[in-house]
Amino acid sequence: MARDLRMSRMLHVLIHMDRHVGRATSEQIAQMISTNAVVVRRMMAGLRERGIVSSEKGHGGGWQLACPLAEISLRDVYEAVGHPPLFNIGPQADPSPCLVEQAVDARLDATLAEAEARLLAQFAAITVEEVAQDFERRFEESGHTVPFPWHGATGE
Amino acid sequence: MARDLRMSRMLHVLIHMDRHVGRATSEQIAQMISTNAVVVRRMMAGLRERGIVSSEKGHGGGWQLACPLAEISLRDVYEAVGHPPLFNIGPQADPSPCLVEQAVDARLDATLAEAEARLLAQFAAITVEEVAQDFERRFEESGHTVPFPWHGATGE
DNA sequence: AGACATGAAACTTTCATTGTTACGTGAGTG
DNA sequence: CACTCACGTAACAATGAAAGTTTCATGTCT
Repeated sequence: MARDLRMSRMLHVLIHMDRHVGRATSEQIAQMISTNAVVVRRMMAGLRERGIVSSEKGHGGGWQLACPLAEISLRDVYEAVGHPPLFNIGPQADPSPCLVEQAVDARLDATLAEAEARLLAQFAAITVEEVAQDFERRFEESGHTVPFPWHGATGE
Repeated sequence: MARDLRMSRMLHVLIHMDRHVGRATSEQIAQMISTNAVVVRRMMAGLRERGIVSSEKGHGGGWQLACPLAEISLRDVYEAVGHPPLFNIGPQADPSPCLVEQAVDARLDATLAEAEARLLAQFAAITVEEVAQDFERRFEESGHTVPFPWHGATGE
């Protein structure tokens, strides 16, 4: 697998839950994003800890949104999935005794840290509700083709 | 391996070549950055294509800087090592038929593309010479401890 | 009691980078 | 000319992180 997909997948799920399915089991969510129920639980656990969703066991249980999409930022979701490393490039983690390498690493780290701060600020400024509205715009413009083509969808 | 180290390692090498060793073989460079000569050739090949270094075969051959550090930007080095993906997060590569996922992916891609453009502009604004001067500052401040502690260094 | 659904641990699979081995080619030396 | 040095390149192995999978425990509703 190339990139960390958790943030993207969780955004996808949150919007479906708000707009289409309401409560959903891990199994149903797994079908939405073409994966396994255990993978879904792993990712959703982080969202639950942050109060974004809640879960209930047993018959009729499953996952449910715990707050409006307008109150969830992309940054919240990023943090909730475990704030994975943003960058694929950079110096090695452990410090070197070589002063040249120290200078290179410090410059690179500083530049990446600045870029990371700006990107996280961008994420903080975008709510999941905005992205949901992006979807609705696309839905209108597409002439109302079926917008969520997974099998056995509750909402269609 | 976690992150792509090529850019960091090549910067390290370029500064050593300019300040300390002049010409160096792949084997010597490999010792500087604690790796294998073949790995060095793989990375240096990209720099040679961009005119940053030149190589010569045979007896007395090796690698040599082909232009002053002041004329090489961090972006040049980034491109030279094959412009690896900058980010570790993001949507999956192949497009989805789901309009929700399309909206999420588009937002994420746009945000990341903007961050990428800014970061590359930052890289373009920093020359390797500047980083070399960072090193020299560290060298002065450290009271002239040995700055490049690899074994069998030509310059020490 | 039985079915359903989350919680969590352990293991496997997959993919990209890095590391390694092996062989070919060109350049200088004796 | 034979030899050594050093790059050029292909092929393969090792490594590490995310994702996928299996399995069992716990809780809840009928």
